Amino acid sequence: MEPRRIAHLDMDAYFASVELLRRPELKGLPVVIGGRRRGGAEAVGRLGDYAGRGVVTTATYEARRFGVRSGMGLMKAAALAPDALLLGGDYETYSRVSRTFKAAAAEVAPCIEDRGIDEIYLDLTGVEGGSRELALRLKAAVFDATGLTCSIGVTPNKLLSKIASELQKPDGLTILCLEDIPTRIWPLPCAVVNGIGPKASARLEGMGIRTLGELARIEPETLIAGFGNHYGAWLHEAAHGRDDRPLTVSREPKSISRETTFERDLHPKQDRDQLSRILLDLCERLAQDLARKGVRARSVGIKLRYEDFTTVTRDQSLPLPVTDAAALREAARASLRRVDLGRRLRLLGIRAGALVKEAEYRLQPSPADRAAEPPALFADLEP
DNA sequence: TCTGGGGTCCTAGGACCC
DNA sequence: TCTGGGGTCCTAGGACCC
Repeated sequence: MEPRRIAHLDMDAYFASVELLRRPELKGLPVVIGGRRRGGAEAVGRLGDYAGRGVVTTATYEARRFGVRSGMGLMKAAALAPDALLLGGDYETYSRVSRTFKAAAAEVAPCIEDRGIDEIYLDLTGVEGGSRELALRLKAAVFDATGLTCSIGVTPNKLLSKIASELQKPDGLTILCLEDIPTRIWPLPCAVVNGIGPKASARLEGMGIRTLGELARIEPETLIAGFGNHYGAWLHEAAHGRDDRPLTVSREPKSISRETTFERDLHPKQDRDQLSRILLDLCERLAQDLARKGVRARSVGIKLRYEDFTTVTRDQSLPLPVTDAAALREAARASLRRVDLGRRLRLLGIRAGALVKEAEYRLQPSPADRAAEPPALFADLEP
């Protein structure tokens, strides 16, 4: 059987690159996207003048030279690169451009898995043309449609392609086959694998395992003993570059949520009114999201983050699926009675889960929903 | 100088049922 | 007087990803 040909396409410094498209005069300068949008999309500030909460969403390669990274707190980034330019994000534009580049890529290879706003996998297996030729066509199609560059990896599976697309950023192209694993993959740190995060790589380092080559030499039994059946066995497969997951070309959302971090920490008692307004606002936005997606929620959850960054969640299943803001708030209130409200909060969130399609719910509760309702106690005793 | 917002999947314990 | 085993649903937390 012929090996698969899977491409991973990753846009270069995506949000920052979109901004440079409409502000070409900023090209070549250190630019950081992040924080709250202040004064509209046109607002450009000096990173060193920023005060407040927030993280770096994207940094241009010029800003990365100062050590600025995605996910880094803005205050820390400001200390590293005070003269970098700071822009608030314009997510509507990023979404629109995202749809444009995905449509352009689909013209070259139609089987696509969406991996968020700036990444896709493509299955090139049945597509006419060599891997390099197809990858170059993808890059040209994306550039013609958007003016943006991307980096592509082509290998026999998703796991390797994801790693490969990172190897020559920006504007990169890397094609690997299974024979390349010892020379190209094994020297890399374990954390390049999608699924090996900070915790797992720290534990691996504690075992003296830093590279994928070192991981590949460990007996699977050892990894299973240390990391559990599922994850341990997977670590072994990943280190050997084995991955037979198909592309997921469409999926239904499992949950929808809204959350917000406050400018300053708020106390549930002293700042009760402000928190109530914030909760109501989150519920209204979540209700709009549910309506837009045409779904109802059979479970509603809240999320609280305290000033010390500890996070708690409380979930509640509902007898009947809900959509409106009032019902969401009612469910949220019930859950709030089950958490500690004696400490300051930095974040409040609300989540809709166990989603039911509006069309399938119709006007009547389904038999399953009726069965879920508790039986009326003593109903038989009524006269 | 503390750490956004939107998701997915996994684990583990308890309730409940057969 | 002490009690099996399996399945499913619910809940909370945590790791991870973009």
